[in-house]
Amino acid sequence: MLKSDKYEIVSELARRRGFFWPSYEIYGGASGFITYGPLGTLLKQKIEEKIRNFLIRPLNILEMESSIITPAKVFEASGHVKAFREPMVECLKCNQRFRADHLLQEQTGLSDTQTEKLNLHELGKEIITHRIKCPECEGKLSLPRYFMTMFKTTIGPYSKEVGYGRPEAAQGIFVEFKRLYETNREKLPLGIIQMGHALRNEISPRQGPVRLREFNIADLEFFFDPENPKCSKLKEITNTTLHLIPAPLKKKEGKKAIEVTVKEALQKAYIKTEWQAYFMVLAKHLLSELGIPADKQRFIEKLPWERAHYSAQGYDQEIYFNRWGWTEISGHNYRTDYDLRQHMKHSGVDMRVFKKHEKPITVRRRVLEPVLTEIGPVFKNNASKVIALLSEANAEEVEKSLDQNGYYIAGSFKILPIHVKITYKEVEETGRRFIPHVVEPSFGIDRLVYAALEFAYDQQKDRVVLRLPREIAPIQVAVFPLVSKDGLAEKAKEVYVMLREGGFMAEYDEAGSIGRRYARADEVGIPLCITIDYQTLENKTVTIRERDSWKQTREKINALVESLQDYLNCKANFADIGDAIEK
RNA sequence: GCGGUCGUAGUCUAGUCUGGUUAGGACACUGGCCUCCCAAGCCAGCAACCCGGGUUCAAAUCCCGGCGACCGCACCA
Repeated sequence: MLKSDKYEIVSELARRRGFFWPSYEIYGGASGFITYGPLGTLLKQKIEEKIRNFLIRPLNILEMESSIITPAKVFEASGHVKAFREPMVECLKCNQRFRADHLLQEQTGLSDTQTEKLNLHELGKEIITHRIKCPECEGKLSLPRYFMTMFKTTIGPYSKEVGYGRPEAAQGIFVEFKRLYETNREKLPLGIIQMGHALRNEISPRQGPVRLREFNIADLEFFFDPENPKCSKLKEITNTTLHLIPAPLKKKEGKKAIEVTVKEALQKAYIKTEWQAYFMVLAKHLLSELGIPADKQRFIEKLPWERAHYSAQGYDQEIYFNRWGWTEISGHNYRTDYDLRQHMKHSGVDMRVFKKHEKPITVRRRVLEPVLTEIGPVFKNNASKVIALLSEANAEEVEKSLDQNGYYIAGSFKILPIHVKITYKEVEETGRRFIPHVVEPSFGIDRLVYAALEFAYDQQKDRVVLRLPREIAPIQVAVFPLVSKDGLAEKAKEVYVMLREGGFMAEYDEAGSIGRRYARADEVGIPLCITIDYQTLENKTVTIRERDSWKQTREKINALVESLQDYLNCKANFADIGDAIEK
């Protein structure tokens, strides 16, 4: 019991009592995968339910599920195929590995954007011509090769079609955006959430449930009109405070979070969009509900070069873990219209939404008309893609390019002057078309599960009490006969069956002394224990014992279901149910 | 991937250096006895040398490889 490390203690408890453990142990284990046991599965479900209550209900957000295996095209479009790989070189002398592009930048002064353009072959050439050496031992370097952090597979037997395991659930939402938008009867703002597994082939997954190769993610994509970015719920949260470390502060030594109201954070542009601020507040509340105190939470802004390729502004929500210090638990990114625009470009499907003006307005403007009789024969199968691209193109830009270059590039297609007609037109505009912008809160569910356990872990007089908030406790109530004779066990089983049928996750235990059974129940965080004693046989009452206070109260059996419901849903305190027993 | 440390029941551990009885103990768990409210007691039981190869008459012990854990490097979009 003198272990210093909370992670070890909590993992040991998790393994012993069936919350989670490393997978495939009988075959020696496989790093980066965990198995949820019965209690862990329940806890995870309860946490997912909390996410639903907190994020979905207030805004009528829709939930969906898409597949994990995804055709390569999707991640080529989204930019992941390029961004999820790193060119690595290895020192042939000391075997250390480095990012090839970083070394090149450091030793030649080339810029980020310059090295980004280079492919593997070109990187290798540059390394040779600039005589790049190992920064540690000055040894010779190997040729660069890519380390791909997406799982790659083929789809179908004998097939050459490449698929990837999704590294985030978000793309499933973007890809299906049109249908989802129609399902929601074409209303904005629109929030879609997806919870499920995602895969990342981490180089060295450690830290148990905090860093996995297959993990559970909750991605919420919230689509809104960039010309109307007002958050309708802002009033409710404007005075809520957040612990923030905005980018400028982050660079300073001894960075420390500032506590600011949402109002101030928006005024000072620490947070760029109102909706993002709103979701950050929800995320803070969600974590508090899981038992994580406010002073162990903070939001830290990502510096431009730390951000994901799709992100215009990003905050990580972090939790202070006993072992690892500040650790990311959720990411809040302003993805702008990046993803929908990419999918529009690559698929040729128009991802724009149409919004009516209050009154139609008449404008005289340059109009571009694709000449279908010319485009059809030339582009054949791609014709509809070309037309979609042209309909989104700016007429003035196209005209300028045709004048200057004699052609215009739409996506990957070369448009010649005969393909389009550009005229002035009086157009009556009944509305406008635009690509919605997106803010995304994204939670690591496994980390939430672990965090709930770590913060619930407590010791009381040499024994473990898991102080899980009652709403997420996997087992809600335990039923014990005080002793297992004189008919008490039979009566206790009756009460147990009644509670299970009444919808509670209940457990029955008659093994060992009553104190031992209380201790066992405390260890897995059961909030209430019901004990059937001799008085029960006389007047049909039982004792209820509260995990956190060890106080007891007496309640009638026929009032039990209602009292327990009230307590477990936080509608009543322990003092409000039954008749307190004085000691 | 690299380097370092390590791997004995569910958990903690003795044994490993110096190869040699049936791998010992504690806690937990299961069954029984007992038990009128916080891990009491008694009896019985279940249960382990990470995997593979080598050396040897003999390997938990020595050697090699693999897997896993932890720490450091790198990585974490």
